[in-house]
Amino acid sequence: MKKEFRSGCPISSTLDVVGDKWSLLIIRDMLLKHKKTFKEISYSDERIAPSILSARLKLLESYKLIFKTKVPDNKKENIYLLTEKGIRLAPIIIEFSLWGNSNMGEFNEIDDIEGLNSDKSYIMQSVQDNYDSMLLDFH
Amino acid sequence: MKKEFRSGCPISSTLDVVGDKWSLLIIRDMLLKHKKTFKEISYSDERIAPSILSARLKLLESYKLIFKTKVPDNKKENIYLLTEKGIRLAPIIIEFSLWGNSNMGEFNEIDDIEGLNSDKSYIMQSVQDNYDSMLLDFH
DNA sequence: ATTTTTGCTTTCAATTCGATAGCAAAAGTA
DNA sequence: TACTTTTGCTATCGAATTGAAAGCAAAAAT
Repeated sequence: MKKEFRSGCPISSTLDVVGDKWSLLIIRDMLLKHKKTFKEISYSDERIAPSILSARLKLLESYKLIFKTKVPDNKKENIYLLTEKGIRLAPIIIEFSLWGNSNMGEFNEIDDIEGLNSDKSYIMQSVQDNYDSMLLDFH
Repeated sequence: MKKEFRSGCPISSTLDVVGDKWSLLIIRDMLLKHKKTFKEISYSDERIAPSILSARLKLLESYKLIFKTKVPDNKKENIYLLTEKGIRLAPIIIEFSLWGNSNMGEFNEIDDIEGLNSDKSYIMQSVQDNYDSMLLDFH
């Protein structure tokens, strides 16, 4: 399951964990859209295949960026939630969004994500705070 | 050469361009270590294969994150330099570094990158300014 | 004139990706 | 209770990508 790290560089090590085409999109949906189930995460604009989603969730769980739980009245459905480590990816996600907005317009028509283009540090904090308060519903 | 974008999401679009295991490491070396030639970039801790480096440089050039030039006294050696678009990836690189430092210690021994863990906005600015002033040597 | 360096390209086996289908257990419905 | 549907996956398998190694032509160095 786990791969070797290519070096001790923190940038390289972060890439070894979330440096693929899907992991940060899964975390985007969890963090910004508060998606919590396999099904919710499946239905994104980019349409991740279930086999890939399954593999990524396992990987993210093994690195403790997310954890799995259930709600009492539903024995089937898994609830995936971000850990503190995962929530702290907010600045990376937001910088990706800002950079994409400013620099990709030439190559692709870029959607506007509401409220993600104002004061950077304020946004980073409030995204994390929002997720934290949502987490309280699950103790 | 160029792929389709999976959606109009700026996060997804940025991932479509630099969301692989190597591109951001190449940009790290150019931006932080001021590497400029194929050979210099080849000799990183992570040892990128020449076929991959060649392909990535072409891709990054096609998206105008880097450009290729030469110095007058050397007809062989290509000089790769970051464009403004490329330099503006500094915040992403730095957030990757900060996150890796804080969150990957449990799984990998993480090197200290000198001076990259102080005031965030100061660092982001000075990394870009440093690169800009180096660029002046090439007009 | 010869050797070395540089910036690649080619090859090819191995790995990963990803669309589709399948499936068991739980939940919902009649 | 029987049935249908939903959910959260796993299995399959061809296609695409990766990456180690070797090769190579042009330029530079000796």
